[in-house]
Amino acid sequence: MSTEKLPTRSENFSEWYNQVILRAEMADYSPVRGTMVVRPYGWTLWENIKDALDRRFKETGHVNAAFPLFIPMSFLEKEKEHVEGFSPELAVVTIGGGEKLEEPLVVRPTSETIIGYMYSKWIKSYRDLPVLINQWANVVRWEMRTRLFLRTMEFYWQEGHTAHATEAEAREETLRMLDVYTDFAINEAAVPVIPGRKSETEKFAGAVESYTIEAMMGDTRALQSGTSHFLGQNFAKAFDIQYLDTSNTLQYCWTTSWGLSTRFIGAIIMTHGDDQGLVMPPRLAPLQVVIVPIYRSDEERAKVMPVADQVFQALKGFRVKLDDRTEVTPGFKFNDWELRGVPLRIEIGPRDVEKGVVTAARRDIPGKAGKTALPIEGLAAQVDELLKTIQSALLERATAFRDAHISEPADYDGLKEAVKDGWVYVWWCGSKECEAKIKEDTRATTRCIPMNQPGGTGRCIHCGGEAHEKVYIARAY
RNA sequence: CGGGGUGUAGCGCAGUUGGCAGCGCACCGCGUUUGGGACGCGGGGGUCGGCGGUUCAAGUCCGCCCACCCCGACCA
Repeated sequence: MSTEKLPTRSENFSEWYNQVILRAEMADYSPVRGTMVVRPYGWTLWENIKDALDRRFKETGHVNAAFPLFIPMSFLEKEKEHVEGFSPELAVVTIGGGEKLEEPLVVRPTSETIIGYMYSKWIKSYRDLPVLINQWANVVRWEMRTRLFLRTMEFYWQEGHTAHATEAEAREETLRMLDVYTDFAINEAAVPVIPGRKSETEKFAGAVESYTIEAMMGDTRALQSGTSHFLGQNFAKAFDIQYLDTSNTLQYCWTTSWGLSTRFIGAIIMTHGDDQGLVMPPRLAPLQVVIVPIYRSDEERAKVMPVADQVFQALKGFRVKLDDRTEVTPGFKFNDWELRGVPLRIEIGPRDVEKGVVTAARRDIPGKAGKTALPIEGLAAQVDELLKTIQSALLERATAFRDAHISEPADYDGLKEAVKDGWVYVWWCGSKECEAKIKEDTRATTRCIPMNQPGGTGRCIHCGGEAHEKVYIARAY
């Protein structure tokens, strides 16, 4: 690890972001441009994200399966909008075993097509529905500009694919999974997100409606952090996913898909991180507690270490580590674990041992202000309490930051000014022209039309025409 | 693809007029240290991005190529 100070977020946010990932050993660049290695510390965070989501998927009746990486090129071409949307970013295999292939194979950029093909084989009757399958997988999109976690050519995600008998049921599923993502983001990651519908131009290639959870990063830019799509009968028609209903009539299914990727790790980093480094939400943190013993002499060491061990044993119910390295000083360890964002640090020195306490240092409150002495007696319960406090403090802080950077400008000039450093929440007539002009003028895009609408009508922020919905507009990643 | 930049030890860099390839950090060993990024001594580590040319001699000069980074049009 480098001993140099991180760049601060205010002086260079994107450099801060890169540095913090590399130094905290979340990920590293790999030899192929645009791809990354997710290192154990980053992957553990992903595993915790997976567990929290997977539990929710199971609770809502879904099962996991695995579909192949390779997809026949012709499959992509079956859905017109889908292929148009994805063809510029496809990786295609044309040679296998030294022979030119009869038909090129696409490395999946997403799996609607191959899953649609399989569903058409499996679904015969209304009795087979609904089909509620999720897969945890990697996908490949040939991106031009890449960033660690936010946009890499290969990334890891989950993609849920469901098929239903009725439109209402499929729409309900789409929104249910949007709720699952919202609940996960807020209650597990402490990332306050705004659920909403994507505009026509921003929606998924092949979807009827796309929904998103949008989060505000520490530089006020927006990050699409998860998506849920109502696919209508588009893929059902392209892949002949049909069933016989109760009156023996052949019907097309209604399908959905929904995904959340390793990009979410970027959301956690950029939502909670500070100038010392990462700040992990306790519920997802790879390490929740780190214990740092402090001693000067062998005698002190002999007094401190048994207590440190005892505390370590007492906290086994948490994701805990005893940092007993002898080659670095406690001061170094403090900085090291702060960089890695461990929510709670427990310092144990001779003075603490003397008094039968440990010193707990909260990651979310730097320096002396975040330190308190905790009696060793009943420590686990207090640690549990502190971690919960930190979890909710992170959510509160991020929510306050977000709300402080959302404004409702009265006119178009006000919008142009406001999107330089925040989001705007404004009436929009819904026209592509207004949306395009705003993007051209400001580089900001419509992020989502939130589910919670104020009701009534207003005047479009751009053209002044009648508007029925309000929209968030912001510069986005 | 357009514009700008950089390639020398794992990382960050220096290398003058062409003349023994260096510094800091990291790494290894020994000792002293340890409540907010310790220090001393000793050590290991190089196809100077690649190919070609000029020259007695090229990291340095010339040509071509390659890779990566940053800024713009597409994207979870």
